[in-house]
Amino acid sequence: MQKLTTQRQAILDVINLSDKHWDADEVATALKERNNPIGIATVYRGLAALAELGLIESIQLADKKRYERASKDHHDHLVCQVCGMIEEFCKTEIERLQEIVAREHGFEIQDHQLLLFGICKSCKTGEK
Amino acid sequence: MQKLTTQRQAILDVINLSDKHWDADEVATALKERNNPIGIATVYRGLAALAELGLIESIQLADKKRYERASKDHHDHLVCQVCGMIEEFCKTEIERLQEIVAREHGFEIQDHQLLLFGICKSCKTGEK
DNA sequence: TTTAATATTGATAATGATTATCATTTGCCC
DNA sequence: GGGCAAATGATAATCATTATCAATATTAAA
Ligand SMILES: [Mn+2]
Ligand SMILES: [Mn+2]
Ligand SMILES: [Zn+2]
Ligand SMILES: [Zn+2]
Repeated sequence: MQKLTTQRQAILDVINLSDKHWDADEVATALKERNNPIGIATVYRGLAALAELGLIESIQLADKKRYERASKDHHDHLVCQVCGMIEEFCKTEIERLQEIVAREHGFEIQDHQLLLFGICKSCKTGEK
Repeated sequence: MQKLTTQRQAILDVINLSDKHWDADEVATALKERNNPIGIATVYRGLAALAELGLIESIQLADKKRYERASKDHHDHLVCQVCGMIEEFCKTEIERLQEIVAREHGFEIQDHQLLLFGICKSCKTGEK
């Protein structure tokens, strides 16, 4: 159903080369800098297709969607309200409790997103 | 700093009269039906002001922000991908674990949001 | 009270991320 | 080597939200 075209492969390569959480525009810019410009609409569609294929992961922030490598263990995110930094954490026990909640409600979980908003360590201490 | 004007009081009244999770447009429509139309920009500003004052709560969904009464215990949400229904749940243990995660990262939590996406009970069973 | 500073309102324009359109191109099956 | 379905890319459209700004309302001084 979803094909891994040349453009989509290029998008995937960009995302795989770092641990960043990319938005569509950042991906398009990175592609341009690699002398492989891809239309912004194609970037949006490519990101959606790659996520669909499970080759990348996405998180939905208030303003925009961000994508990251799928080759990491499942994790959730800490978002610094000061500098925008996105940190990651794993808490298996939380995941387990989510399943229990779902069972209690007769709800079938397909996906979830836990965001912790606040102030990161470096913004709280000496700054920078 | 934020004042509870007549308009904001009217917005608050609308939200307080049900357990719904309201978006700005729904609030504006409800106000119109109550023969108390309020400019949409004022509704947006009023909702932000009321949330700032802690008189209502908000959740950020992918497409839009929704507001609800603050006179409920803290809870998180189950969102049905089929019918859009939003259910609520409380899991103190999850909240506790979030604090532990934050401590481990030297992160100061100001807010958080946990969304479980999937299929609700009624959509899974008999439907309707 | 009058006056002045300040905040709010509401109509409307602007913003910004994302999606829709549509003509063109590409990749495949026969 | 043509036919088809999917993908591309330029661009227009969408839609929630914010910005603008003139008109009001509120409050604090004088
Ligand atoms: Mn991540
Ligand atoms: Mn709720
Ligand atoms: Zn920070
Ligand atoms: Zn449902």
